[in-house]
Parts: sequence; structure tokens; C-alpha cells
Amino acid sequence: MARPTLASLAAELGVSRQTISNVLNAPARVKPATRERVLAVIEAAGYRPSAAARQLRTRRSMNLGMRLLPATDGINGSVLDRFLHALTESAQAAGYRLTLFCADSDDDEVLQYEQLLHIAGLDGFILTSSRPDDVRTRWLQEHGTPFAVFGRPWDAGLPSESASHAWVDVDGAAGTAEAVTMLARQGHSRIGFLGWQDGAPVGDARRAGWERAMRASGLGQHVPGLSMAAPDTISGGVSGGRELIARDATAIVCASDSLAIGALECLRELRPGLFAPGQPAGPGLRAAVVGFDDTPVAAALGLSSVAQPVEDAARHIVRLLTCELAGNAGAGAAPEEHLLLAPRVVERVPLPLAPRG
Amino acid sequence: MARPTLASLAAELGVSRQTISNVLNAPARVKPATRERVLAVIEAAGYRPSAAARQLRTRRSMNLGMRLLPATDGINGSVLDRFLHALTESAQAAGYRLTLFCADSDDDEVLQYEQLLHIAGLDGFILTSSRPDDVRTRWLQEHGTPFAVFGRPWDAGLPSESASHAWVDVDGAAGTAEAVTMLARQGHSRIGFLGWQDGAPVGDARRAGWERAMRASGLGQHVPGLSMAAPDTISGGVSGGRELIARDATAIVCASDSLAIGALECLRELRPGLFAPGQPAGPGLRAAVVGFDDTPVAAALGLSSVAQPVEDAARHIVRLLTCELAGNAGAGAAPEEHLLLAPRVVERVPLPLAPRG
DNA sequence: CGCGGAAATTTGATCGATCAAATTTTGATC
DNA sequence: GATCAAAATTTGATCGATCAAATTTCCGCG
Repeated sequence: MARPTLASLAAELGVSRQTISNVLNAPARVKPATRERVLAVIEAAGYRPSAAARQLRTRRSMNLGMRLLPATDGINGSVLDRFLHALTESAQAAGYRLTLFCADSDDDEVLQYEQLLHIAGLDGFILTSSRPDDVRTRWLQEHGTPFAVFGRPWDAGLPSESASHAWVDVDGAAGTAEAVTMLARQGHSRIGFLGWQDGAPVGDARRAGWERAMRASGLGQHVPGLSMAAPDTISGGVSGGRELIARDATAIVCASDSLAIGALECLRELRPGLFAPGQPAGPGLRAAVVGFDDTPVAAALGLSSVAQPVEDAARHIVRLLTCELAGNAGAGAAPEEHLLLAPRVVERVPLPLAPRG
Repeated sequence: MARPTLASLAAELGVSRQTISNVLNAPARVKPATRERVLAVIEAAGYRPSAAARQLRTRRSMNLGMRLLPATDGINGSVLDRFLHALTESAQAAGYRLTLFCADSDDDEVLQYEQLLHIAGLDGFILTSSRPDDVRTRWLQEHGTPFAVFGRPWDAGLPSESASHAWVDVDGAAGTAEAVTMLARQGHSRIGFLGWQDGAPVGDARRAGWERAMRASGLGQHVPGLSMAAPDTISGGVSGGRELIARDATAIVCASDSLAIGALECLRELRPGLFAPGQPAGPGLRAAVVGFDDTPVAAALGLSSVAQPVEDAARHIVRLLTCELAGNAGAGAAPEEHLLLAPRVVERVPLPLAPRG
């Protein structure tokens, strides 16, 4: 038996195509009795409307696009991983599909937009970052293409809230601040910060959160001496950690899990006494390192880390796009165009590695 | 100006739609002079054929589907990441797009197949694993849907080569065997194996490769005593590593990077002397751990690891699918239905963590 | 000059849905 | 039961491409 279509079902039921179409798209227009009868046959025949035919007429593909970035360092890639999964799930729940594509550069990405828009008729795009003076967002806006960005724009001077496009982001500063508060509550006072060397605003924000919370906790006097920067690698964490420990830090908040892994190693070697188990959270008794992104390695090592709520971010991005696509005609709550989510600190106890014998 | 279509271009050029269509799909049918003229206008107008319209007629969506597994199951983080990227890239190069979807279970996955086939008209699927007596592969075969699997089927007793569906996989045994050969060449003889506890065939194969190479290198006498199993976590690696070290292993081949990270930690603590730098590869001088999958953490820690050629695997999978979809009518080399790729060992020098002062 | 066949091009139908407008049915009211 | 508006349903056109078949153009050759 061939795949059922509106026409074949109409013949079987003795009604017109349009009635069946209405049952699915505007049930209120159809008399309840007919509706039931039609629905029963749709069910029995396993009818599914063809997206291609529908797209041809409605100019909606129910398809969103996202560029898959070239694998960066990968440890931090895990955040994108979770984001991608959550995005797929949210999109699916909203009746959209997600199409992936690759690009060599931002210019190439724009070229892909153009092709995917025309050929596949994608309804919108998700970007996983934006840069100052971004060619991509500019192109998308000029062409009236719906899109949303995971990551706020950091255009010099301008507050992100004034951005002319939709974005969702995680408040990194709030994350490091919460980490400091947590550590201070445990009795730490010499809490260091280990960040990145590049002057990127994301890293600056994480440092700023640490500083703010230090001052708020009355530990402002340590701020000048306990902030370090290193390359974003494990060995960068080792050397940065060594320096901070030399300055008597008992706890370190890091801008990434890579750095934190290195710093943890370092603490383990230089201050083994601080890892004595059995005395939970006594002041100064247990050294602590907090990473950022809560990657699987962090979890495996028992490293505390600031976890980004990427699932919430993905859900909101899908909501933004679907609302814009639906034309959201006066229908109640329009989702926030600019949303800053608070991360939370996942607290863990480091793996005991000391040899038994 | 509205988006150009075949009809609009035809009007502009004074030829018929079909001629333009032929220029793109069967250039040989069109007189060279006309072809050039048409191509010039296509270029100038930036014409792109609508995939939806084409799909409606040809019943090809040029779209492949893949389920995004929940984080833990199947191939994990970084390998999946690289595979997905390579797959997207290969598909794109072949003129296909990649659509992602989620599913709660295998049964749900089958349901998604059915919907995606009917609604979106996907042309084929990529699976990232298969199990004995797999409902998904059975369904796909029964419905004549093209698909290919990354990971060979391990049906009890039957050789994977007899499988009735296309697959590509990496020869794990060859990987661990090469690791052993490399270590033996460096002068190690007490080379241990640290594997998983579950009796899964993938893990068994990795162990088998170790054993085979041990015997081939004349180290068969160590096989009985130097094989361990532990849960696939870092702490599993620590405890397994401790035991192997207690049995005087100087090198350890692991079934995963998680295990290897743990084992490396352990070696570092229990045999710090074996990490003396400056004496490269003298027998017994440098302890060695080899992981599996070459994840970013491994790279960051300077851990040697067996790297899967996932890019090659993805490329072949796309080739398999596109050939089947193209109907491959007598056109030369049909790609191998069953392809086993050899991984390679990436050799690294562990990060020096010893404190300077 | 006209003929035949290949080459080049065009025409009409079709894929499967939705839109917009036309038509039929329903049901309340006098 | 006739009337009319509202409700329910149907009809015809359309989205933009390809297929299959028909038509026109081209060109060599008798």
C-alpha cells in the first residue's frame, strides 16, 4: 500500500482534502462528529503530512539551522555538546527539526546561511557566539532572518541589553561569585582566582565576579595579590596554581575546568595535608578548587565546578525563535529578548588518590 | 525583488523552465551556447533550486538523519563530537544535509524514523551503535530504508562480516596491539592491561589485542597475571592501576582514557622515580600508560592514547549512503559494505607535575 | 530543395499540501 | 415552512521543481 496522502484519505472517507487538512490545522472549523471520524482514519492509516508539500505552500520548513564549530580544545567543547543535545530536544518538542552545517569561517558561514535559506528554506538559525561587529548577525538582520545567539554580544562600551538581536547567556560573574561565597562560608579567606590571559570579556566577567564577591565577603584585601592569569590548558593551571599556592591561597576559583584540573593537581602535590579526608569543611582543613563548565572530567575527578544551565538556555532559544516564527500575534507572554541565566556551583569532594599502602 | 524561480528566470531569458532545469541536472542535453547564457543568468540572479519543490517531485530530500544519544550511552563525548563534525562535513560535501533528533529509547527511535521518513522524507539514517537483535536495524531493513552503522554488530557467534547491513568500525584490538608493540619496543616487558568489568565485546576485543601482541612479542608469560578489570571511571583506573603496579607492571594499556588517567595518577604517586625526565625511552626508565580514544583531556595531560580515525569512518559512512541512494548503477567502485579501520597510537610525554621548589 | 533523424527545446501533468473563495448545509427565528 | 446568517464543507488555484512526451530546430545528404 502506498503512503497515504490527503487525497487518498479523502477518497476513503468520502470528504474533501481540505476538510482533513482542517482537522489537523484548524480543528474548530470542522464539525466534531466529522473530526472524530477523520481522526480515526488518520490514525488507522498512519497518515503524516508531507513537510515538503507543506513547505512549498506555507514557506515554512519547520527546520532550524546551527553551525557545528570546528572542535576547539574539546574539554570546553562539552558545554556545546550538552547545548546541542538540549537544543535538539527542545526544537523537537516544538515541532521543529535541527539541521547542522559546517563552515570554515564567518564569511563562509554567511554563505551557508544564504544557501540553506534558499535551498532548504530553513526558518531560523542558532549562533553559539557573537563577536564585536559580527558579519553574521549583521547579514541575518539585514535579510530579516530570525536567529538567536547563545552568548551575549560584548560590543565595546554598550551594555549587552541594548543589543538589537535576541540572545541568551549565562552570567559567569554570578557563577564565580557564588563559588567565592561558598568557599568563604567554608572558612576559606585566601581565595585566589586563576583566569585566562586573553583579554576576552567572558574571562573578565568571571574575574569580576570573583572580585565582587571577595569584597562583599570582607576579603577585599586579598584581591590584589591573589589574581593570576595563565593559558587555558591543564599545564597553565599547574603553573598558575603553583604561583597562587606560593602566595598561600587555600582555595582557587578558576575560569575553566582545564585550569582547575591543573590547579588541583598542583595543590595535591604541594599541600597534601590539606586533603585529609574525614574532617569535612573545617576552616583551612580542606583545600578547594572550583572549575567552570562542569565538564565530565571535572565530575570524574571530583572537582567542584560552576555548571551552566545550558538546558534552560536551549529551551529559551527555541522559545524565542518559535515565537518569532509563529508571529506571536498578541499571544500573551513574549519571551525575553535578552536573558541572563544564573549558573550554580556543583560541589564535589576530590577523589582520594593517596596510595593506601 | 522576489526570490528567483525557474519560471522567473525562464521569462527573463526567453527560454522554458525545463531548459534551465536541464542546464543544472543534465547539461549534456542543452546546446553549449544556451547553457552558458543560462548559467550566466543563474549566477547573476543567485538562483538556488528549492529543495522542497524538488523533493516533492523526486522523492529525495537530500537529508540524512542521526539520533543524538543521551550523553552517557554509546560513543561518548569527544569521539561523538569529532564523528558528528566529520559526518556533517562529509555529508555537506556530498550535497546532503544532516538532521538531528532525540529519542528516549530504541523503540522511540524507531518511532522517530517512521515520522522523519514520512514527514521530512529523510533519505537515510546513521546509527552510532548496534546491539544484538537490534529492533532499529530490523525495522530499517524491513522498510527498505538506507542506513549505515558506526560500530560493527556483535551478534553472538556470527562474524561481523556476515552482517546484513552496512557498517564501519575501528579495530580496537589492532589499537591495543599496536600500543603493546610500541611499549615493547621501548623496552617494557611487564605491560599490563586495564579493561572494563562488563563483558561487552568492544572491551573484550581491546583486551584480546593486548594479549595477542603480548604473545607475539614473546611476553606471553605475563598475560595471566597482568590483566585487570575495573569500572570505567578515573577512580576505577586508580584502583586497577594500583593493583597492576603492585604486580610490578611498568606500563599499562587501558581500555579507555578515563581508566588511563586514573592509572597515570597512580603511577605518578607510587613510582615517581619512573617519571624522571631527560632520559627518553630508556628501558624501564619511564613508566607509560596508554589510553583509548585520544580525548582532549588525554592530550592535555600528555597521555598517550589510541586514536580512532573517526573522520575516515564518517567519510565512508557518507559514501555508503550516497552510493546506495544514487542507485550506483554499475558505476565503478562500490564502497565496502563492511569496513574495519585501524586506529593509531598517539604517543605523548606526560606533563611534568613535580613541584619545582 | 526536401527529407529523415538526431539534437534541442517546449508543453502539460504531477508531486502533496494550503490558501482564498465559493458552495452547501445547518439551525434558529418568525 | 420560508428566510437568513452562521457553520461546515468543497472547489480551484498555487507553491517550484521534475518527468514524460510532444514539438520544433538543426543539419547532413540524396
